[in-house]
Amino acid sequence: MCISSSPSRRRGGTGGRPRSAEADAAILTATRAALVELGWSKLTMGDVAGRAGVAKTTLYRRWAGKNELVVDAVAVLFDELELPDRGSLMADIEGVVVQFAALLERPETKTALMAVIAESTRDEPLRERIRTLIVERQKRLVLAGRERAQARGELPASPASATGTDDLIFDVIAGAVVHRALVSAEPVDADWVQRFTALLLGGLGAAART
Amino acid sequence: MCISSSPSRRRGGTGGRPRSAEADAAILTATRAALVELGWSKLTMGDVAGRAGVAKTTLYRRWAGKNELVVDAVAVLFDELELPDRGSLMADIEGVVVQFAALLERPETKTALMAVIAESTRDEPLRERIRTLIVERQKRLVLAGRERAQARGELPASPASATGTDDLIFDVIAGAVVHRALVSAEPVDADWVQRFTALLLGGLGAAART
Amino acid sequence: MCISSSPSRRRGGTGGRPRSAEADAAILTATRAALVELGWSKLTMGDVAGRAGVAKTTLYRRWAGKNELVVDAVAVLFDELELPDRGSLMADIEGVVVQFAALLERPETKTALMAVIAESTRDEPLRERIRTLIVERQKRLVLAGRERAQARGELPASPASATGTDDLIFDVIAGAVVHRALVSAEPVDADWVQRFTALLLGGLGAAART
Amino acid sequence: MCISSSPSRRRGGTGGRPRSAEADAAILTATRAALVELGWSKLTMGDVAGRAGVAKTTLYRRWAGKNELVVDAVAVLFDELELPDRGSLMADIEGVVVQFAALLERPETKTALMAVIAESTRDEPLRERIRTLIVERQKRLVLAGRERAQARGELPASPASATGTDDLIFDVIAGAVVHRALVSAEPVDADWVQRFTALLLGGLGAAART
DNA sequence: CTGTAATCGAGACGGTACGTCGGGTCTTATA
DNA sequence: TATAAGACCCGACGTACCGTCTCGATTACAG
Repeated sequence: MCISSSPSRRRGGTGGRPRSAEADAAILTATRAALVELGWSKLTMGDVAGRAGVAKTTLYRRWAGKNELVVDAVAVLFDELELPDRGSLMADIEGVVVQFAALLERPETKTALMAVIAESTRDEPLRERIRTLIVERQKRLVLAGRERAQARGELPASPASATGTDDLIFDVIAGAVVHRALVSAEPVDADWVQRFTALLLGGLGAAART
Repeated sequence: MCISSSPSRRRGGTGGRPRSAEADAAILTATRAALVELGWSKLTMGDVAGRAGVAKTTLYRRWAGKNELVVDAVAVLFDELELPDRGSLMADIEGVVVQFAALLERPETKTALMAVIAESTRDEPLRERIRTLIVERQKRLVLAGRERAQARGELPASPASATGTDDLIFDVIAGAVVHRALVSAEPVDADWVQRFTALLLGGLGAAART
Repeated sequence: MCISSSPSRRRGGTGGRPRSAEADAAILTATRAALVELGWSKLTMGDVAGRAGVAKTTLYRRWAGKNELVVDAVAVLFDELELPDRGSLMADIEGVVVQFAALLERPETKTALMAVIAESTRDEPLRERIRTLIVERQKRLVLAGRERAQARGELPASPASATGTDDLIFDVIAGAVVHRALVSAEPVDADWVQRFTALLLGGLGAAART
Repeated sequence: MCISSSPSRRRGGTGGRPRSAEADAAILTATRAALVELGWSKLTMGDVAGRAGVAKTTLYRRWAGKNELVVDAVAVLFDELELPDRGSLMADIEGVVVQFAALLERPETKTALMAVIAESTRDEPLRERIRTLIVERQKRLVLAGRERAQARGELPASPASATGTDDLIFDVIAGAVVHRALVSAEPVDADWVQRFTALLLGGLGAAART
């Protein structure tokens, strides 16, 4: 999470004042607030420090820069996504798509996600951080959805190269929703969700029959 | 393209030195070169002016800022996408997906596209500019593909709400490819393209049967 | 005075906005005001810029740093020293010593002079600047005093190595007054001035008799 | 010397770990070394602490700040000045002037002395510290010189207001040498010393005849 | 021996200033 | 009027020191 992963116990040394754990929370909260008010490009490290009641140096001691800080601040929001059992694969997918769309509508997410991805195209460690903290963690939703559907008999059990298919489905779902919400900038409403889910399920069904 | 759409002859005035048409091209070329070398976040107006052999004033007289300039510089690259007739809907889709992925691999596109989209979440005019110059223009590819497939009899003729479906397909294709290439950061290789196209076509076929 | 000596016409170029001449004056005045209020060590470039109604970059475009700026700001004060004809060498010396002591009592001078001299011990260009702008310029006072005394017949005409003697006398007068005022930190009152002048004149007279 | 004069036994308390006496010496030595390498303005408390193998806290527990620390570190060097009996007043003066000039040539003295004096113009306790530890202590040299000259019969016995004259002579000698060495930045060589001493003795002789 | 109390090193902390950089505006002379 | 040049104001950057603080770990002397 920080430059050195755990707030306490870094570098093996014993002495020294330990890092404030409260500061971490205050900083991340302040970062999200600043994203909401100012957006990515007008967010400044100094402003975040001020909001968090913390010195600028404290920020830089823990995060290498704005990119890393924002990734950490936003990542936790993605962990709130859930996949409640709604009885059918279609309902499960619709549920998670709606949740995901709602998350992308939140101003802090909307302004930050594309920005850090843009930065990550020229910053390999940042890309890795995004993958670890955001992308890979959410694949659990696809995994859970597939396993539940298999348990229900909606999908055949463990097809070959399930991982590859999971990844494909993840890219399709996440990509389509992000593109609809942020690029096309049109609402992810019930109608769209239904049509998208139908398209996806149709594709999955066709694949199962092959 | 510029603040006042046509490079020369704006504001109806008669006298005065006309704007250099060469400068426009030089600036956009310089912008793309700077994107390649520096990426979005390190590209500066001063640097672009220097590369183009132009004063900073000249840039600001024609573009409102970095965002608008980069959108214009990158938009033209998307117009190079084509949909050659490869004999079947599947081959057509695979062809355009491969082209699109190749475009997203180019460093100037990769770094700029996500960045301007991120900016556009807080800048309505910029969003409109992106839609007009980039997004909407490429929907022609979906339209052409659908019409060609209908002509071939691969798809039923003009289903209800064809526009909505076109938009959905556009979001799915563009979104999935972008997500695969930039977010998941994994290669859009022949295998992935084939699996993705199969999924999409399966969905379209299932929809057609309904 | 500035990084490039004359405000206009630097680097041979013709184009570009010329440097503001008013800014120079405002900055030097602001520097003196800041010295009075804050003293040398608490004077900051940002504060001076603020007082002068000027951007920090404008300061740095013209002066390399605090040292150079303060030397320039203070140098002009030393040029106010005069040597009015008071009728005798003794009276002339007493007059200039009193003036010099008064100058050293001014808060801007007091706090700045020793500081820049201290810095100059590790900064050859700065030392040269101090010599050129402050030290050497004031030797005119010694020169004028000697010539006037010679005209009066108080001193023998053009003794050998007059320059060396002038320098010695300059070091003795300036050094003694500075030491009394700033190091011993005791008042340069009429009594002290009289005793010091008597000592100096005695020495000069003894030398003349040799 | 320290905040509480003696390294050990402060505040009357009985218990507790006593302060390390070695640390004091190490810190002052480190301070002088840092002055030599870095000069006054680039010397930092952290750096001194590092050189001395001591925590920054330890420095601040003993000295109020950089100024006080440097005064203490440098003061001891001035105590090395001596006035060996060289047989005549002129030789005695020349001897002490040469010694003093040599001291001012040492890099730690050169950079520190003017700096702390500059600071002292805005810091009364610091000025007092300098007077006590450096200035007043060296007046012993003038006193000794005068008494020895009187014993030799070179000067009349105890003239009225001897103290005032001692102070005057101290300011003249110290001031002239400092000015020559640090402001004029020219060498205090044998020739200059001889001419300066002659001037001073001439003045003293003239005063004696009055 | 065992507290008690002040020391020690380490290093994080809230601040302030640094000197630089980029944004976007302006003021020149020239074309 | 547009242009190249470049000075201008502004605000953010990331760093360096400041002087304070909070740790766990030593010392010493007092009981």
